[in-house]
Amino acid sequence: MTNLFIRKLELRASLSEADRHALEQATAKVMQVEANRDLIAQADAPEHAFVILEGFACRYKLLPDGGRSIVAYLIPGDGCDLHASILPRMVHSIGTLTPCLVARIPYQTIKELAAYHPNIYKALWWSVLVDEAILLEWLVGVGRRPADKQVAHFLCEMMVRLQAVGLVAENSYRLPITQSELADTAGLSHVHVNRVLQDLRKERLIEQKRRGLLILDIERLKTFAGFVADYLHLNTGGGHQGFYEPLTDVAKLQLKARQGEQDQTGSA
Amino acid sequence: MTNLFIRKLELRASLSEADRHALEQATAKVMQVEANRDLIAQADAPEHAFVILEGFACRYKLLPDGGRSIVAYLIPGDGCDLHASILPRMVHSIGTLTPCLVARIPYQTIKELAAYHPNIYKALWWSVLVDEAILLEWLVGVGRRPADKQVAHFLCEMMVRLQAVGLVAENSYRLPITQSELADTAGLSHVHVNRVLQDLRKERLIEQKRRGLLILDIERLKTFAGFVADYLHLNTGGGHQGFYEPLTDVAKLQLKARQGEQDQTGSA
DNA sequence: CGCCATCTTGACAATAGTCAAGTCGGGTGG
DNA sequence: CCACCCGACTTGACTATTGTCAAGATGGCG
Repeated sequence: MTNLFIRKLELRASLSEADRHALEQATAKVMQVEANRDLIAQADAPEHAFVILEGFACRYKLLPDGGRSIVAYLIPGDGCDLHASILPRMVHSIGTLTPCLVARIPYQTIKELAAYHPNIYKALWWSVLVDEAILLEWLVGVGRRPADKQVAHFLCEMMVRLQAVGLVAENSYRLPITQSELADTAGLSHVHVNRVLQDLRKERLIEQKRRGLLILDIERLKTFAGFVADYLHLNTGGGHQGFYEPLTDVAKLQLKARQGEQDQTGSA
Repeated sequence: MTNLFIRKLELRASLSEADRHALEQATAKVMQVEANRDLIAQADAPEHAFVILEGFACRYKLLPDGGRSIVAYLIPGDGCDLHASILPRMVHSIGTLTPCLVARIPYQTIKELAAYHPNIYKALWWSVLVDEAILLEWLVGVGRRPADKQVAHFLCEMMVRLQAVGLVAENSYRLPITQSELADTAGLSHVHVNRVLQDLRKERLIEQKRRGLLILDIERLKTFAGFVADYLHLNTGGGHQGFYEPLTDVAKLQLKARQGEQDQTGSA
């Protein structure tokens, strides 16, 4: 079974056998991390990129009042801040929510993957943009949606994302997070989250059993939340259509540029 | 006087004379756009990249209820979605808030700039990451900060950003947006924004006069808002320090990769 | 001079937060 | 094997912030 990181990238660009092999090599060095550990801490200069192979993690910011705000979820197959090394230090942290199996990848390897494998580079860019789109959707949601719809929207989003990596069966998925964590995500108090979840259960939209979540009526839940999956860019064909592929082009142009230099200097 | 796009990029990477020349060429084709016009509309397949040379624009999302949520401000010197072409369609719009002078750049040109000018590529990446950092900060703010601090925080952020491109004089800057737009930004009702601004004036933190904003006590305002400018990555040295420069490296590696291919095929 | 967008005000309602006191349930150690 | 413990969840009463509605003031611009 291929790992979920590769599976996820294949949704965004078609990968060759060589691409896949390179990715397998890059993610071969895995480590087990317990729950509630920081992979990268705020104000660090990041040293490694990480890919989550199993478990849930999140990007979060610590607040002046001691609380925390969760700004993104990392699910199996997600890389975290693969590109973070461009900025000198982190302004947020990455922490595990559950025990995780993660691959630690030196930035050097990321660079090499990007350089030798245009398809991988393209898939990574795609991921960055989708992450940003999710952020936008959250920003809109936190500001404008009432608490119940906001929570429902989040549940829909997680379902679609988990579905894309095969972690949803029969409208049901494990959501191994506490109500407090959900509160830190939605910008609500944990008390209010509790009440909202009760309402969703009463409406027979969801069912909960020990960290598992059962979606009883996904269509009704999506309607209720006003959820439209566009922004996740999952069903738009990924790398399998003929749309613009800037990174491949950039690679070609960079080659041409360097060749031009060489012609002038006449070296080898 | 160099244009502000170049000035802004120079904060992020040191540019050579050739880099600057290429950027000047790329942004030579300018157009005047009136206020409240879309540069790119939601659901479009983007066709051109834009750079704002004068005026204010924003990224916004239309809401199901007909309202809109402003998720980012574009100030002079900012590019908008220079990389948007990777995703097949926009999930948000770009619109002007004031009359703007914009440069329209074909994606092809962006690709060429990125390919032939590693420093420019690096600066563009830097911009993408800073934009994302701003988004994170907003997400936290909308969720957790009370309305008055949220508005104050926004005013601090705009001041620092405008300062970086020389548009702040004597703690004073023009903020040419309506209270309704500010409300769409902060996720508040326009009525409440009005009251919050009145409070800030009563506290003698700011003064307003026809679309101009005067910061009376920037230190007190920052303290009040809990504003810390880290996340804008403005004073961290930009391209003038010896930290990691992945894009330059990627260019080099890509060259090596292609040369390897050529060696094998033996083609000229 | 008058129009229209913008801003302002007041009264009231609704959403969500806070505080404080339980309950529940799984895991640990005796 | 059972009791206890602790984190997670639940509940109720009360408060605070913010939204909504509706009406009116202001002020630049034609």
